[in-house]
Amino acid sequence: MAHVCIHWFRKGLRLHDNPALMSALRGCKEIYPLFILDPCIHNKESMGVNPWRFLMGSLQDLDGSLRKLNLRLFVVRGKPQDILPQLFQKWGVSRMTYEYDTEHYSRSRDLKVSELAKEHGVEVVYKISHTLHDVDRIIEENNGKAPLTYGRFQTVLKTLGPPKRPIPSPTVEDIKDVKAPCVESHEEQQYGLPSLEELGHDLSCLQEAPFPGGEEEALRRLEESMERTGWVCSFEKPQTAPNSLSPSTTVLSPYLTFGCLSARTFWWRLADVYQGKKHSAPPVSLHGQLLWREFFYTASVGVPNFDRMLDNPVCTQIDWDTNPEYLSAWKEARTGFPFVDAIMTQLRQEGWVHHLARHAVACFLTRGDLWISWEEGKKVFEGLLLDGDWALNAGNWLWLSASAFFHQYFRVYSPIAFGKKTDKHGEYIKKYLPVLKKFPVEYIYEPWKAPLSVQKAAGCIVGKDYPSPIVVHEVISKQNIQRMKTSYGKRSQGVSQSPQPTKVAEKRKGPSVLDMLKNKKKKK
DNA sequence: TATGGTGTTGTGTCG
DNA sequence: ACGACACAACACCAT
Repeated sequence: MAHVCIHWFRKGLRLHDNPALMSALRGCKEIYPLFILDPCIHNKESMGVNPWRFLMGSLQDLDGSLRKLNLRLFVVRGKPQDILPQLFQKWGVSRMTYEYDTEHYSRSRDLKVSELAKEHGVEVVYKISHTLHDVDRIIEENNGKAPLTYGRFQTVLKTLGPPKRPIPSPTVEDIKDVKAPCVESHEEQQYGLPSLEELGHDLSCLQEAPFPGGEEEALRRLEESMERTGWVCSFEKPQTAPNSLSPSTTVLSPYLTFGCLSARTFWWRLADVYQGKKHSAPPVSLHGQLLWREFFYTASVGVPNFDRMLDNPVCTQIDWDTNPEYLSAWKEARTGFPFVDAIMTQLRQEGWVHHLARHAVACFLTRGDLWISWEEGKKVFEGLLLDGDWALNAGNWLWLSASAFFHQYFRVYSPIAFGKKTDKHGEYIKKYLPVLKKFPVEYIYEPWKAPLSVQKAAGCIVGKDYPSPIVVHEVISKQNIQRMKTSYGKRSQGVSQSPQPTKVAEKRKGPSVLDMLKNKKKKK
């Protein structure tokens, strides 16, 4: 029996390495490639103009690639649990496929939708292809808990072997028996692509996108990076500059977030480049970066309430301040610290900043200077970043605020010194904060220290044309280290008093490969 | 159960 | 230019 099938695109906005799409095409007589604009995700508040534009571009590219196969993308608007049952009926659907998504929201949504599909006699098939591995298996192999250190994570990964090889894109041959429905009245039936204006963003401040969305651009960008074999083999993340004028890293993260690029395609492409050459290794290598992604994905699945402080068993409980003035100043790039403000400006304009730049501003907002909860910072990043991946964003905020994973809270980034290491002359600051363009080099990181005559000559008076610093970093950061110490003190008391997390972790049935290795060692 | 080594990416100072 | 060290001392993991 041939199927009428919906392939539901959510992430995974690509044709290459898309096993769910492939299984949609198998034994299929009619296919509806579908994207749902979900008001819970795609709204003005949680999605800023840049990520929205990236999504638009990705959908456009996807539709273009589908057209080459004589198919079209169907875009509909509404809650999936309302929309899908209607479509099941309207189109006479017998099968639905999608890529597995580990995010909390997605999992509960998919659970609901699967129930509805069952009621409508629709078979649901999903495949894992957003992550390198099945993260539930990683947790299982680690006795039901997510590894909390990278080292431990790597040990567990070794028992799983390399990720699966990516599969190729479907070809005309793969769809020769598949009928493309409703091609003619596509726009009239309101299945057309959304417009940039649809969310009601202000588009006037929009510059040309430095990182346009889409699978084609993702694969082009991948190849562009992989051509530099020497650079790829010697890549060490901590050695790359956060404030270079053009990115010092691949900027493939947005394409991974939306699934325009398959992580497994990237991983195996790197393995090709490494082949037979001396190369850097995790955690600092490019392979290592993909493993960090996997690490946080795993943690986000294994840790309850991963994206908040309360009832999060791995998160240090800290008495963060509520300070709307400080928060706005940080968000709107008016802290008075040029390095911080330049980063926040680039973030707003381009939707991407270097990982270490994120460190600097995240540390500044939380434990370093402003003592504002990492959850606030997380929300701001989510709206602005093209690669605002739920798991990675929450995980890195936990890390930077020394709430989980990272605990050396006395290592505080200086908003003055850190940037100087890789940009002595403050070129980066001058690019993103043109108001400071004429400031002499010796004051570019600390304009408030310049004598008034110098400020006048530079055409920029601190406190008038550019804000005065909102805190005295040298003083506040020392106080905050003490506050961290207090929070950590309470933490170690709390752990011994309160029982383990209420949720009982699912343990694997037999001994894990790790257990067996352990036993083997013991016998020796 | 105790203990010592380690941790992707700090700063500032000294030599 | 670069390494060593103090800062003050954490959590996690292997043994």
